[in-house]
Amino acid sequence: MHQDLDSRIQILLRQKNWPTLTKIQEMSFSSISTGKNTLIIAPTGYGKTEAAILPLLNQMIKNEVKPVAVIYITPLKALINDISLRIDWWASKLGFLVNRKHGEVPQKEKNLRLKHAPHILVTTPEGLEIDMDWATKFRDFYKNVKWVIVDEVHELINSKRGSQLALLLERLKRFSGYDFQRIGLSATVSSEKVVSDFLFGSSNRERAIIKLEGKRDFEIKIRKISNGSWEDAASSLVSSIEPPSLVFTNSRFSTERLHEELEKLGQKNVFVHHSSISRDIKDMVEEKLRRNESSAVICTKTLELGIHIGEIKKVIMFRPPPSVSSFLQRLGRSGHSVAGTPKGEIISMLDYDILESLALYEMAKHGKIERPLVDDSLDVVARELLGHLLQNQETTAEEFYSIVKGANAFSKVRFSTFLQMVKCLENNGLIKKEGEKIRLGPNFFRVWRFNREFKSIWCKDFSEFFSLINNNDTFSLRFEGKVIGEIDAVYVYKHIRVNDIIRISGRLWKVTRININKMSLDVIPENSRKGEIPIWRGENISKSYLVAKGESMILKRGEIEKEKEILDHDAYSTIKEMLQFYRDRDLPFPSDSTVVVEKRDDEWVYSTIIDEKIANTISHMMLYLTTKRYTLSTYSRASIYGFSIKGAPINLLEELKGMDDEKLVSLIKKSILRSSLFIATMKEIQPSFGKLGRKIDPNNDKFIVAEALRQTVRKYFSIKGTLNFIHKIRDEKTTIVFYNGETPLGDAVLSHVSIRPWLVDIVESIYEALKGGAYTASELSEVLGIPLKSLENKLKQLRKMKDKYKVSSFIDVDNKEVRWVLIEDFQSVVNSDDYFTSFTPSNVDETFIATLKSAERDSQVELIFKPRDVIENPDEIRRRIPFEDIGELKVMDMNDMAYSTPLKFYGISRNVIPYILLNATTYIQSVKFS
DNA sequence: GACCTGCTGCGGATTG
Repeated sequence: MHQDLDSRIQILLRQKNWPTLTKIQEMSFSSISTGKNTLIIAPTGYGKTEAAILPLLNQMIKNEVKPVAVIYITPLKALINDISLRIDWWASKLGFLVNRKHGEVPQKEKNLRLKHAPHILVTTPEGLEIDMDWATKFRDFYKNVKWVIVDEVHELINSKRGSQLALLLERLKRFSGYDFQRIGLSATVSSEKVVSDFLFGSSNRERAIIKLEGKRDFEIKIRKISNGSWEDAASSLVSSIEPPSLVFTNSRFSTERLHEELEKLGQKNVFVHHSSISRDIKDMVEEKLRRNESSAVICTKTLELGIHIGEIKKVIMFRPPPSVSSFLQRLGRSGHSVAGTPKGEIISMLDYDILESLALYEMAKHGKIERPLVDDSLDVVARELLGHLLQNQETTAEEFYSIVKGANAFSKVRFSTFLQMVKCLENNGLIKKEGEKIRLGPNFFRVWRFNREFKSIWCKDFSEFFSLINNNDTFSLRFEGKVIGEIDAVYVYKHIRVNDIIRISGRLWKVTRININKMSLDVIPENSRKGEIPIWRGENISKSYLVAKGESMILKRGEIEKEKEILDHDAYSTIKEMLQFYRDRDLPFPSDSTVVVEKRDDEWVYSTIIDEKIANTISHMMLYLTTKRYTLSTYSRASIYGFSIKGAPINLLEELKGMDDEKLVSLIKKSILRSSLFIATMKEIQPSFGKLGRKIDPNNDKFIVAEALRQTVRKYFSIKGTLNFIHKIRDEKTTIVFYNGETPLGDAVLSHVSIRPWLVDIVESIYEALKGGAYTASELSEVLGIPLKSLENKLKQLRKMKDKYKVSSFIDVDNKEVRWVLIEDFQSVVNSDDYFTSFTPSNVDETFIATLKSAERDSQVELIFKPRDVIENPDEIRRRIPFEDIGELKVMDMNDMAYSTPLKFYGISRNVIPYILLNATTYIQSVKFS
């Protein structure tokens, strides 16, 4: 028993039947009691909450405190409920009030806190945001804050939620005028310094890191399902389960699918837990676990962290988790008591699952874990500036910048960059400047609206202002106006194009139109399966660089004898055979310094073991080059097993090898700007800068584009890594081997989903292809590799454009074909040797009648003219048309009106009307005389 | 059908 503990707490410890404090509680006591900022690192279930709260209660007894003395931040609502009860057990007996705040706390309970302000408030980062920005009354209690505890720091540090919280703490410090003590609770992390810098920010207090030493041991077994079917997977699970077990999968779908098969096998007391399951049922399942009434729960990441779920006997991972930290977190859900050894099993479905499992094992055994990547997104800064203005009505750039710099996450943001951001917010009306003062602008409440019913792309619900979690946008699929399903927006951007056939709600559908602004896909029923594209098939959650590193190590070593004991017979022999495949053919094993190249039909496959971000970068570069030069009907792939490109006639890796760095970097940037990942990031950050629903103007919105590019690169690409990879090839430190056949790791590359060129490419490519000439749709279709029908549709759309992409068609009289031309090139085509005969009527004195309809208004005009009039005075013809854009033009022969059908043209600008009239008359006469 | 997380305060009127 700690001698510094107040006697009343000692009594409570006895009541709780705790003979001693746990080791971690003992270790952190003095550091916290002496006012140091303290980071406590220990796995879940070691009493970290009490380690932080007991010394604080002890202080609170000794020194008088006013509410709110302690803010306890934790990322999950379920944890808030759990923790506030746990804290209340102690606090209520010592005369302190505890209150919780999150979106689902009943209004009644929330209202209490104004009358009886709590000494300890438990909430989420968003809850703190709301109070700081919007709780005009309650906020005053925050002036008394002495301590802030941040739970599950490891969960927050990599995300926008984390940097949001870091800024909030700096704002709180400024508001309260007191350097409150910060206490962080975290699971094992790779860099304690990064985590503590992140959390402690501008605080001047001494700092301490309290870590439970000694790596926890674990037991792991890697198994392989014999034939890879779901039935097989389920029966394999049956033999693995030791009640109660947790079965982690990587998708909700797998969770349900396994459950279904287990039920068929007559398994009782098996439950499912994932984000699409209602809170009530999830509560019930968790309760069953605690009461030891379930034999197994099949779950996704939802049960990776969170409330206490009782003693788990064994953790089974159905297919390997994507990272070492996730692996350890899942494993740590078993053997919870301090003495217990976590016991786990990974079930492999595909051959490379075994390799991944081995890599996770190796990395974890060596104490390796992913390094945190602290978020520094400027949309977070923008959001906090707006929150700060809600709170204070006004600020200055200098004042808020000094708050931003206090947060370690943003310590590298330059003042000039910050000012650009301020300018951007001002341009979009979210803020306005009056001299040096910054205030909220006229658009703020237009963007964030109070009316819940009023939904549109032009505004967001006010409640969303407080959260930086990106809602997963979805596209709705519509058939005859009715919604028949939903698809994740990112998936649409990345993989779905017009004319694709997809399967949803048990039927096949063909996509006829993609409407980006309305976020909808028009579809029609389809019977043929030809070209069906998979939706979410294949595991594409991005894999950690440590998995690649581990695999590379294993493959370089080329043997797995040391790991034999953790592999079951099938898993062991599968890897043995895989290695033997390469040996038999005198091929090196793919690794971080070996690339095996093979050609599968017209797809180049490069297998190597590589950081996924590098693979993604190269794959996007190849996609860019291929669409630019060869064909739009192409795709690429990227994974830790390498990359591939379809439809390139030459080996593009050779070409990349020959480029200098400057050219490479510029190519990388262009490729990323064209990627769907960039589009998705733009969509995510636009609201924070007040740019909703409006078209992005690359000149005016430079700041947003640059920021989106920066964030996209950080998250999905690697410029430095890619340059290194290419240098190593150039310097022959990486071996490249060609193989005429199919390799196992080539198969691994091909089993990952394809990345397709983004839509904007089509418009750009048509422009590039048309430039300076006139072509028929089928010629263009062949050159661009776009199906004729979709190309024609696209050309018809382009007729209506107003910018440089506007096209027009005319009749090639000699060949009786329709040719397409850019409006900007029209005149030069008319005057060219190739086509002037199409604009030269044989009889210039014949009379014609033209009917023109406006493209915009309900207005039309008739012209009676002779070709001679047009040739001699084209401006007079133009003058007689009272509108700029002509939607439809009909031309008829005055002498032959009863018999001929009018010749029609669409989407023409007034400027080129004289040429079209000449073309029409030339054609009519040529038909008449032939 | 790739994963997870969160989301208006205050006060006044009305009702039992």
